[in-house]
Amino acid sequence: MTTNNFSQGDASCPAENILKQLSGKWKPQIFRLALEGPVRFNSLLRQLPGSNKQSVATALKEMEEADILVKTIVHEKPLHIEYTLSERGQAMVSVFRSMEGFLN
Amino acid sequence: MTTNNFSQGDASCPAENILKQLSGKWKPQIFRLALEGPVRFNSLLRQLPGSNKQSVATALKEMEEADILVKTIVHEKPLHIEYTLSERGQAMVSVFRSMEGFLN
DNA sequence: GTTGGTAGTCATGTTTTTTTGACTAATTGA
DNA sequence: TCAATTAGTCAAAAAAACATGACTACCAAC
Repeated sequence: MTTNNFSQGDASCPAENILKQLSGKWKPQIFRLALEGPVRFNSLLRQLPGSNKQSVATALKEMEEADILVKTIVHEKPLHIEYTLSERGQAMVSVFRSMEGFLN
Repeated sequence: MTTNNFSQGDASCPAENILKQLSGKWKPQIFRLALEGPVRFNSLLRQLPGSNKQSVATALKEMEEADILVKTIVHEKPLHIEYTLSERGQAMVSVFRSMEGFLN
């Protein structure tokens, strides 16, 4: 059974849902960094100057709920948590690429 | 001389600018309606239940500043104003289309 | 000259988002 | 046991976005 359950509001406009899932402070940057490999909470805080725990935590949680990122507990030396792009997240790369033509 | 001057914040992330230009309440819907033809202020207010003058006015102004819509005064019977998708706006259709795969 | 349609602006208030700073809790190394 | 690193939570304040209602200004018809 592969029932998915990720909704984030239900606008009549399909684009609106995706826009909501991707916008919000720090989300695009987090997505971008996740593109290069798994990201971690404290590391993100250091890589995103001006960010803060609360906002990053919220962004990560919402992106996880929207099935963009997958949260994994890594049972290794300094036991930690990794966020990786989900399949859906990977597919969203095309959305980002379609935006890159528009320099302004 | 074709000097363009549309900036809306300057994030390092190119996608972030576009996201800012497209998100915000009513903007996706206005874009969608503009896709079918020129749109007008009062007509938008009627077509977007729950909207209000202020928000629609702001959305139109920002979308104009972002060179998504073009404002035109139509010197006709009941002298009015039309907002049409600019070339840049038309090109952005691809961004919207790339989002349509993601039903949730 | 008053009504009705066009397209707004302005000041204010409410609601949502984002930031700040303190605090928690588990694990690891000295 | 103490200190540091991990990854957060929580309450409150500040900032940004959005909504409300009154008001403006232009044009045309009556």
